[in-house]
Amino acid sequence: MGRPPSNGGPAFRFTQAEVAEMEAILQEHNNAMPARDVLTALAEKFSESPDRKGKITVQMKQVWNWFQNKRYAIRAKSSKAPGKLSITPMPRDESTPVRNMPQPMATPMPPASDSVPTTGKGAPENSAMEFEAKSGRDGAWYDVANFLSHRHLETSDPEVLVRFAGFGPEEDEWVNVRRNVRPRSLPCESSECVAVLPGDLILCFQEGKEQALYFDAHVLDAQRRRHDVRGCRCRFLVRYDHDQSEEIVPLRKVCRRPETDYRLQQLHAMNEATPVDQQKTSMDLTPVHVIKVPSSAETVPKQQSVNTAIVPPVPQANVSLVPQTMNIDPKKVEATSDMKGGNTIVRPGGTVFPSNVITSGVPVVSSQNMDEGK
DNA sequence: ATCTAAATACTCAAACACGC
DNA sequence: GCGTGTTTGAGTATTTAGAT
Repeated sequence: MGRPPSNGGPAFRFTQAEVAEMEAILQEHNNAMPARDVLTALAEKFSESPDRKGKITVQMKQVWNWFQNKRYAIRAKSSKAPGKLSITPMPRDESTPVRNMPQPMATPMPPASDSVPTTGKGAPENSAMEFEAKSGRDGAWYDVANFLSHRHLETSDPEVLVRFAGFGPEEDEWVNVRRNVRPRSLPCESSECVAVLPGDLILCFQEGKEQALYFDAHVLDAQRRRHDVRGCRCRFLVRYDHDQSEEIVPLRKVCRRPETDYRLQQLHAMNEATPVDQQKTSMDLTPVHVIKVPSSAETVPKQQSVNTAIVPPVPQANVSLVPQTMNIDPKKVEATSDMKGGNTIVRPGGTVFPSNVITSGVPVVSSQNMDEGK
């Protein structure tokens, strides 16, 4: 465990008792570095313990390293507390940089022009509409807690004064309604990875050196991987709109736009309508379940959003998902059987996946195309 | 030069999927 | 059930940059 010493010796690890003792000392010192003689004394004490005596000599440097790392870890953890420039502006839990789960919007929108978003059309029934707003300070998107006021500037679009969720009045901002307010993006659950397709606009959690925020990004590619008990492990190659940087991110960093809801609805409808057995066989014959649906209008320029083929939650290896412009021609759908493990299906566009791993709900095939550089 | 903070490098163990 | 390969998290070592 741990990086082995450069002299090739065995890996070193502090025992639980030693860790407990050092933690106590660290606490006594209020998270400050103990004096050198304290570290030396600890090292000597550990070296003299029955477990180590004659076998392993604990160096003062090792004790010092432990304190350094521990202090850093503690600070890093505490710095994740809410704060606009903190590492996780909208954490869902301690471990994942996921946005807040939907919560009913407490404050209704102010009465404003028709360009101001309002609850109603387009929103799923019995779910309160929520919004997110783009901060002018850092260009990142934040959940809107309240709309406090609104104003009309003759020279430009209407603006609203927003209170960002989790922040105080000092962070309130006037934002352009037309450009910088929109329905809230949705954190993706494991089974929803199938609704994230290349070309899509998403809200993506970007972790920088000093801050980690949600920015607009476009999906360049999707690598479908086997789901396990931890959930979706697919990877998405994205390009951030604000700095054009590219990154491979897991689903947990992705929030999809509500405009893609229809995909999930269609997939759910298909799953309900088709018995599992039939789904397996019919999916082998791809055309039965390949449907044409428009890609989200906001994500792809009009001329590109012709017909996006979306396949039900089907495993895909080496996924370059079907190009946005592809029209399905059943005649071009071929089947091959040269892949290890059974029959394979070639999707239009050359995507191949083995039929023996098809399940009814989740992608279950891993692929390599984006891991090669790892 | 030394100290410190922060980040990265590196390895191991556990958990898991898969094939046999 | 067993062996193997992969992935992930945890823990320690090392490096780098800035401050003093």
